Amino acid sequence: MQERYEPAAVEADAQRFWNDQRCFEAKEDAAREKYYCLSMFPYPSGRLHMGHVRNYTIGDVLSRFMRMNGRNVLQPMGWDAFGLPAENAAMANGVPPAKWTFDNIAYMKAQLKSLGFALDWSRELTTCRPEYYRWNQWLFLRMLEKGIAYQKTGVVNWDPVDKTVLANEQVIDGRGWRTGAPVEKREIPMYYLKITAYAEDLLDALSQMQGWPERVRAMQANWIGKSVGVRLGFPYRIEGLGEGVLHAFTTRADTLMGVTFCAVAAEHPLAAHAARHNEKLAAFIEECKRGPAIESELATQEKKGMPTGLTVRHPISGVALPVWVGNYVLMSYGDGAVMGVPAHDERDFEFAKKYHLPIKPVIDVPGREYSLHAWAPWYAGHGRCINSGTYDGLEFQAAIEAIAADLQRLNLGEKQTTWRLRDWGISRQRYWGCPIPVIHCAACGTVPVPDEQLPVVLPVDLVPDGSGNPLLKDEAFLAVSCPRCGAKARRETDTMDTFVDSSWYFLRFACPDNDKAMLDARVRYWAPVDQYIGGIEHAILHLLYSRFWTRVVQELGAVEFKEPFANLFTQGMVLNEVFFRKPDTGRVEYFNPADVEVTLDPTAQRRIAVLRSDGLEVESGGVVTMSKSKNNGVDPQALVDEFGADTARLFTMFAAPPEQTLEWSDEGVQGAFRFIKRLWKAVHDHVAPGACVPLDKSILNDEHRAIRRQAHQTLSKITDDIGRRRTFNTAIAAAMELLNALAKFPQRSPQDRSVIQEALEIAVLGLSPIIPHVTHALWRALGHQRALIDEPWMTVDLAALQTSEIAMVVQVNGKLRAHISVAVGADEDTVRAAALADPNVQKFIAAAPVRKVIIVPGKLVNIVV
RNA sequence: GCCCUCGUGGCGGAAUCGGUAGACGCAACGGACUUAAAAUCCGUUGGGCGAAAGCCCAUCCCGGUUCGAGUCCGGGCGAGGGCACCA
Repeated sequence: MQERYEPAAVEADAQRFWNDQRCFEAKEDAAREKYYCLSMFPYPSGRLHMGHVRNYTIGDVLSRFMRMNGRNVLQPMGWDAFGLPAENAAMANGVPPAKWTFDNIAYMKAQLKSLGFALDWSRELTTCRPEYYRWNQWLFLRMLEKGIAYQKTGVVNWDPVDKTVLANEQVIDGRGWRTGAPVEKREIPMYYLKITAYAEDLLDALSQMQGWPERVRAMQANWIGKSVGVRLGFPYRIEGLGEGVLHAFTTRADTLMGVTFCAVAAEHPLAAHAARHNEKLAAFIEECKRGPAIESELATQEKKGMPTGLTVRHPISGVALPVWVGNYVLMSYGDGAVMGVPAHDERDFEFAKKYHLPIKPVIDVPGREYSLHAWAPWYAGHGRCINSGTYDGLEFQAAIEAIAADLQRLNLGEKQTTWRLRDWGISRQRYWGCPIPVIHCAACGTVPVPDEQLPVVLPVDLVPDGSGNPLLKDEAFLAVSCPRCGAKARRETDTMDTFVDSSWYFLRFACPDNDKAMLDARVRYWAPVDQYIGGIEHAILHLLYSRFWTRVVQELGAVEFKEPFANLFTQGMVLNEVFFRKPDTGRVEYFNPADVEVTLDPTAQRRIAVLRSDGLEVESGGVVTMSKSKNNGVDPQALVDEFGADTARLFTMFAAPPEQTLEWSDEGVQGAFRFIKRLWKAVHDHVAPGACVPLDKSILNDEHRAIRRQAHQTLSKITDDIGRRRTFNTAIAAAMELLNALAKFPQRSPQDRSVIQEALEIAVLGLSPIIPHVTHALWRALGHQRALIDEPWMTVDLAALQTSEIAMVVQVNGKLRAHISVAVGADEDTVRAAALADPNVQKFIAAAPVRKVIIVPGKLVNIVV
């Protein structure tokens, strides 16, 4: 074994071994318990970032640990390869998105390999390849058949100069990001998936999902947003419309008798009707539709409204109620109309005050007095009905039941559940995505592409130029004959939202080579995913869509479960300090921390940050999430090149628990590297004199027993920390402690060396899921023929943990006063006597009689005086 | 505004079920080796008092429960995140 630790050689050697042995190619084996460990697949943006390294290292540690613990592990990898950045890059460089994407994949795949992840590359999948996305199309057609997919008009952001649709993030302050032109709202036909039909099930199942973080479940529940209430009907007779009913949803039907007006959204049909001969109203409606671009402004903007001049009748009392247009009413929620109860709804109160509408209190809370002058939070609380005719005296739930029953009889209302969740619009007017498999025929209308014509292949040589979807100009793609009548027809050019691609890739990893079916029997062996790992930023959309998609697949009979991810782990973000200069003129300039030298001023105790290139000071903006915009990212490649993959892995696992944020630290990386070098040297120094004799447990002295005890305690802790607690940082700390103890232990006798051998084996094997390359080499150096990756996880020698004496602490009134050592299994009287006999304890109990002695066996004695 | 999470040394963090607060690492300081530097190794390091033994204070603040609270409960302050006119 060579004395010097050289990561490049060690890592190349280990990776070659794993590759040659095909260690990580997973095979179905009904006799073995499987473990499907999946990290969220990356978008091939160009290079890996530290977030990827962290994510994939967590998955790799678990995969390797489970493998050594006898599980049949599948850890696959793929590419979420459709998406907007490829089109942007194409426009910037004049290269087709496909080429840019595949080049990036090649580079990032090499990076992933250099990090030594135990991935089954034989199952690699890429969502922009027809072999994959044809099954998007196939399942979409099944959804069409079942009515889960349907068409309706949707609103998009339209750039009138580029004549193209913009994604929300491409709209900056209401203007197109490239042209600066004011963005228009356009209504176009789009495909939607009926995720709302699954809302109840998606919500209910959350409470059973013990393997998911509470936080994520709460976020999903919040997003689904269930509201139980009553859908009311306000009948009307309006000139030009005739008789009709204005529908509005409420969760507070108990306040129905307090309604003094109705308000509708600007997009509501009644508003449009009233505006036909009312220019001021028409102008107001236009103003509302444009609205502020930013959601937070939308929520805080002043409440504005305008009367329509129309009236509707109260469903119970028959009183005429004015209909207003209100800028705070959302067309997309409920029926786009609300009943105005100013007395008990803060928004309605503000609105009524502004426009001098009547306020009629109908809820009484004992001990409270209603004042029409100012809003008070209790107005919105539950209470007893007053001023409500026959409902007077009823409590919240009873009032709702009574009112709902009466409305039902009048055919003017029913109990209803409303959801915040909307159906999922999947149409994108984009080139670089999965084509939606439909054909437009002048005679037959919209015709689904027949299954045997799948896949609808996306041409890969087009270059978008900013002037809309290039598919619109590609005759070879567009021209098609109608599958129904054979006439000339036109292919749909919209593509699918990329969230479709990622909604089922985890199932396809079980059978990526099947060209006859989307899924096959192998899915039943591997799925569901046992452990899914990814960023918290996907807590809602990706994870919710995947749950929805899995339910659809289940209904088709391809899988037997509804929940795709049994356990979810959300890793924390990677942070770094941000450095900048703010010139008097112009915008803030950010400098990468790699180009900044931070020193400690010895006198002032102040940190000074200086840009290396010009030697002048830069300001620090604190520690924030690594991002391109703040230029505070660290290139993992530079780290791997300088210190090796093991150091990169060790640092990211050691600096913080995996669920928390991770602060980047150059010194911390040095520390991780230093530890690996120490481990290397410890093994080197140990094996240098040659092989050692087998351990004879019958002739151990006290020092031997102490080392063995610590070694096996360490093994026990690492096993628990990785396997159960998922606190890899404390597992590493325990291994470090063991190595520190070994450094102090002299190697003289053959028996000394045998004890050290065992402890080093525990350290090396225990750390192998985290730093697999160096431990692969060290395991060989320790004399093993079998590769470490094929070794079973070691078992704790319970006998080694046993001691004859045990240390206990003695407290007096809860304050630590002494340490004592007692025989294991000593009875309480003996322990009490030993505690009371301690001279320091004596000092503190002399003044008063002992009232009580609490003994926690094996831990402590507390003497109360 | 509502919901969630979190506040521990100079810093990242540990303390797993209410039982020794500060493991491990970083930084800093002292020392060894070296012509020197780097690397490496040894030691010290929450604050105060003390020669030492040891004592007092200390986990954002105030209060409570308990023999015992970083951990549980109530109230406040601060930070981060999610939702945000959802009727």
